[in-house]
Amino acid sequence: MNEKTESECCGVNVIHEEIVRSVACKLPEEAKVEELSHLFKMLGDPTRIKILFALNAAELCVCDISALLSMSQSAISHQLRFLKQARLVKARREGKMIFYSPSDTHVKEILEQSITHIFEDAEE
Amino acid sequence: MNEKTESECCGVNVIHEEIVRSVACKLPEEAKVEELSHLFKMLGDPTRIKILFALNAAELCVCDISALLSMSQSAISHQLRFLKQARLVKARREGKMIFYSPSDTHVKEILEQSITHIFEDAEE
DNA sequence: TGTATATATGTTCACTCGTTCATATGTTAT
DNA sequence: ATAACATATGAACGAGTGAACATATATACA
Repeated sequence: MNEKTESECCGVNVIHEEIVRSVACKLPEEAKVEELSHLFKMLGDPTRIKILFALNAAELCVCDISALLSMSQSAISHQLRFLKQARLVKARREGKMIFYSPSDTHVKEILEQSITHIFEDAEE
Repeated sequence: MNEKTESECCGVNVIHEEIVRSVACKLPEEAKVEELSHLFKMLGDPTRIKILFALNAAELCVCDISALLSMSQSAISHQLRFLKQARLVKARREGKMIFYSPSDTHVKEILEQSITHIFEDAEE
C-alpha cells in the first residue's frame, strides 16, 4: 500500500503520473470552480429555473410570479433573493411593486444550450 | 384578501393578469424543467466540476482522478456514478481499470459559457 | 398620523445530498 | 484455487437548503 510515486497526496497510487500532472495544470483555480458550482447550484432548482424562464419572457413582480407558479409569496421572494445575490436577476422598484428581470443574457443562453443538451440526449 | 381574479391559484392577487397568462404559455413543461434542474444539480458541486474539467483535458481512471483531486477513491467513484447516470461522462473498461471521458461536448460548452458569464460579472 | 398593500426577512423543520467507512464485485497474475 | 489491485456499492453521519409560518420593512393613500 506504500509503493506510490512522489506525487502522492492522499494515499492512492497514481497510475499515470505524467498525464495526471499535465491535467493538473489545466484545472481552473479553486475560486473559479467555487463560483461556477455556485452558479449551477442556483440553476439547480426547479422553482428558480421557472422564475428565470418567466423573467426571460417578461418583466414580472413578485405577486405575479407567485400566481404564475402557484407558490407562496414568501417562497418566491426567498428564491428571488438568491437569484439577485447571484446576479442572475435585477430588481426595479415602481411604487409598491418591485419588478424583476434577467440581469444579462448569459443565463438565457446557458439555459437554452442546456435544453439542447437534454434534447439530444433524449433522441439518442 | 379575496378580491382576486379568476385565474387565482394560491391565494395571491394577480396584478397583471394578461401578462401572467401569456408568460404561462411560454414556460417549458414540468418534465423539462426537472431535467434541467437535475443537470444543473450535477454541475453544482465543486468536485464534479473539477472531474469534468479533468476529463475534458484527458481520459482518466478513477485512481488518477483521486490523486489529482486529493480525494478518496470512494468519493470519486460515487461522483462518477452520478455523472454517469446523468450521462455526462462515459466509462470504458481496460483490464482492471475503468477510464472515464465526457459523453459529449455540450457539457464542455456549457462550462465554458458559464465561465464567460462569471468573467463578465467580475469585470463590471 | 393611520391602514392597506407589496415585498423582504428570520426561524424552524424536513429532506436532500456529499462524504466517509466498510464491504462487495470484478479483473489479473500466480 | 488464492492474492492483489481497481472500482463499485451500501449504510450512516453531517452539512446545506427549500418551503412554510410569522413578522418586519417600505410604499401609497386616506
